[in-house]
Amino acid sequence: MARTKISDVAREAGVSLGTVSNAINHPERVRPDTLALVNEAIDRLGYLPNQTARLLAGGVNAVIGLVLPRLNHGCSLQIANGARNEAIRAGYDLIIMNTDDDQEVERRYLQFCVGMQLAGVLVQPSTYQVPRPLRSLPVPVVFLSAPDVPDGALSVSADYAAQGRLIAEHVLSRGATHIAVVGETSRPPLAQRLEGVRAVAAEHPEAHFEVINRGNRYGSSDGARLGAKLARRDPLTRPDAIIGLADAIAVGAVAGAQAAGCAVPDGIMVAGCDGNPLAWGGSVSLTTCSPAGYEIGRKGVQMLVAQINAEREAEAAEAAGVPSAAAAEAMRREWYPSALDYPGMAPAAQNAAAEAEIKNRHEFVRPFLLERASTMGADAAQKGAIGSIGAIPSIPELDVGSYL
Amino acid sequence: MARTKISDVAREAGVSLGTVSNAINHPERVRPDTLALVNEAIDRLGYLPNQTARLLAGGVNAVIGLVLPRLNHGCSLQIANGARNEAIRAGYDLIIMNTDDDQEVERRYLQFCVGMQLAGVLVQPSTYQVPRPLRSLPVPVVFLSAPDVPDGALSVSADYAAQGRLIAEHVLSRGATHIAVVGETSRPPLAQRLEGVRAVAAEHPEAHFEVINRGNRYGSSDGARLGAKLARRDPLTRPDAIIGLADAIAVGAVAGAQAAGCAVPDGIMVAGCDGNPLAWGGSVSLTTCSPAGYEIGRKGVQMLVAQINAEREAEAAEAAGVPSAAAAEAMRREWYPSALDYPGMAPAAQNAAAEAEIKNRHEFVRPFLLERASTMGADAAQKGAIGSIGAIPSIPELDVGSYL
DNA sequence: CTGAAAGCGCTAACAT
DNA sequence: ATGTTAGCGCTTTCAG
Repeated sequence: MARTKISDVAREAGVSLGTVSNAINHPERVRPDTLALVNEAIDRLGYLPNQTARLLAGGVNAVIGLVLPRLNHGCSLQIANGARNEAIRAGYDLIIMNTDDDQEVERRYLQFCVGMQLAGVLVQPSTYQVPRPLRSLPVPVVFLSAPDVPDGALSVSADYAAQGRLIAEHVLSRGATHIAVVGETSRPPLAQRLEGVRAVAAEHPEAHFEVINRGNRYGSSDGARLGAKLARRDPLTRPDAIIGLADAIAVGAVAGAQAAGCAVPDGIMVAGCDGNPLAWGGSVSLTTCSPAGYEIGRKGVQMLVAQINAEREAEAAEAAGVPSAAAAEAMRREWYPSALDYPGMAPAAQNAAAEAEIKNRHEFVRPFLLERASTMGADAAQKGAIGSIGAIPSIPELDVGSYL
Repeated sequence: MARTKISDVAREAGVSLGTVSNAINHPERVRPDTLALVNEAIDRLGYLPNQTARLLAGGVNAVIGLVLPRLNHGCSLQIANGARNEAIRAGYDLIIMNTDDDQEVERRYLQFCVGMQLAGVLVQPSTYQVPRPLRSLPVPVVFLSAPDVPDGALSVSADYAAQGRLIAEHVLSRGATHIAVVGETSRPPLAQRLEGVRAVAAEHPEAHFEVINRGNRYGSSDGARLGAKLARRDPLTRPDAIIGLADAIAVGAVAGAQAAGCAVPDGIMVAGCDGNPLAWGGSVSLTTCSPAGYEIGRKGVQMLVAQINAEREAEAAEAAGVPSAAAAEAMRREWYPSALDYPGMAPAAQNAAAEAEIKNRHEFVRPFLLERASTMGADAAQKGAIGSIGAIPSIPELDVGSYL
């Protein structure tokens, strides 16, 4: 399996080595008939350029690396898809690496990215703290969903507190007066959602908020248990709304409440918080926030590309003898929030999502509301139901392709 | 951002360039104190070797590429996870590429893999036919879920027909006599599942099989429509079991039947066929096949690694002047089906899954049954229900982490 | 055990 | 427009 190289092509085409290189990289510099000759030889020999050699000789690798701690969370998939689409749009390819929460593997992957001279890297650190060696990599980096980020680094995460606020305000607007907030808050995202809910609670002393700090992050059975328990209370102490600090918990709560003989949303409203499509399969479609992952991936790539360009500019400037003070400025100029193309979302919602808050160099993806049957009145629910079969309750469409 | 190179380390450590290289690649060839000196310098300078240069100089890239047409199908995720775990186990890293069904992007990714001198590539072609240029790549390749594979190429796919057989036999064993098979069979996997069902039908003339060739592959609403329609038939013509040729269809059918006032499984049994965890969120947990993806990824990597080793051996032999006829044999010897470590599966089931059929060089992943509430009698269903809350119907546990 | 030197395949100056 | 040549950073002989 001795691979054919550029000199083979040159010989086959009867031209020199440099001409072949030009034909590949600068076709305009070569006469059309020579070009045809070369391309023919390339096809005939099935020549594929050795990327490592090109890179070593000074090429740039138009590839972005995405290092994720896991693949099997709804959010990871969204991030990967958002990043991929934006990367392709910007002329880059994206390669995805799954560390499976293994720090050693993470280290290897990052070394691979740097070693392969990738154009840039998006990293979602496996722990909630960015490990030391990751803090200065000789390659543009953007951190995703990492609350603790090195000084001056770029990052983009979901605005968890805003999710909590959004959902709390929504159930209040739907008439809730006694709201049970369910979820175990040892993990920052849930804790921040709870903070958002609490902020709303502080603004609404007339409503009663009850926090039940329990329920596994990824399981729905705790939610079911708690939902049933809450639904079985006597009417005086029973909440009229449940907020699950994660959608999986909320879905469980729906099932639990129903099993306890309490209709959703008529007997009790239920809402999630994190827009996790993997948890949307319940018998009543769930009101929740927009999934943040797609936007995180999309924005991450935008920031990364901006950084890559800025760096290129800075280097070019430096080469031209210009002081590199302007370099930082170039980056700031480069970065602009462009129009969204979130699939299947209303334009208004898109704009809402696009209004990103910029603090230092950390972007936050703002949520918008996905109002569905679990908090809708009977009238509104009608619209959410599947059309022609009257008797069927709203069944969430499992078109996995477009949701994730 | 001029990266530190090996000569910098050499200067810093006060040794020669070659010694640093040895310290990195053959630590045993260098005196311990010199080694320490070098490592210190490496740390101090934050040196990261340039992978492209190493590769160009003859190194091998212990990285396997996985090229997938999409990320957001349950199966893709399983493949990615199975492949990753097996790859890490075998000492390789895995990078994942999502072509999103774009042939041009697929071409670029494959060129990237070859150009980067990856150790091998797993490809799930985006169409059901392997494109021409893919048919001979100068790198070990294993095709995944590709019915049409070039001569002599390695491949691994799910045994779709066996899935159909398995489910058909199961519902028969549960007492079904009139079975409706629902699903649109223009795509090979569904068509082959149907064939499996038909094979069983042929062996059981006493049972009535009715094929309804409709229902979108990834949507559940068609399933719901059809499920309701079937459930509303009068008792004489109403089927007592529905087989969805995809789980999404089956989940829809469950909801549709229930909405039409027909209990599942007491009024009508329902089963899926493809073990798609993304469709497991319905109100009754679904009987279906084991998800094939994890095993496909796992076996794919095993075959790939075997091929890589065989090739290495063959090259070594060739270098030693031995005729390369033995090379093919080496490969055959290398490849052995090892013990499974499918997470959360019973040992017996593991063995069943491990019994892979080997035809030429195509492996098929055999399914095993996941019997759940949608086909269980009242007695059996009890066991499947969530323990402590008696009244709650069996709610599928949304522990996404372990299913996908 | 160490150091010097020859490429790996390619790109980008340069020379023609 | 085409051919020639000097590296890119590293590994690996091969002498010391």
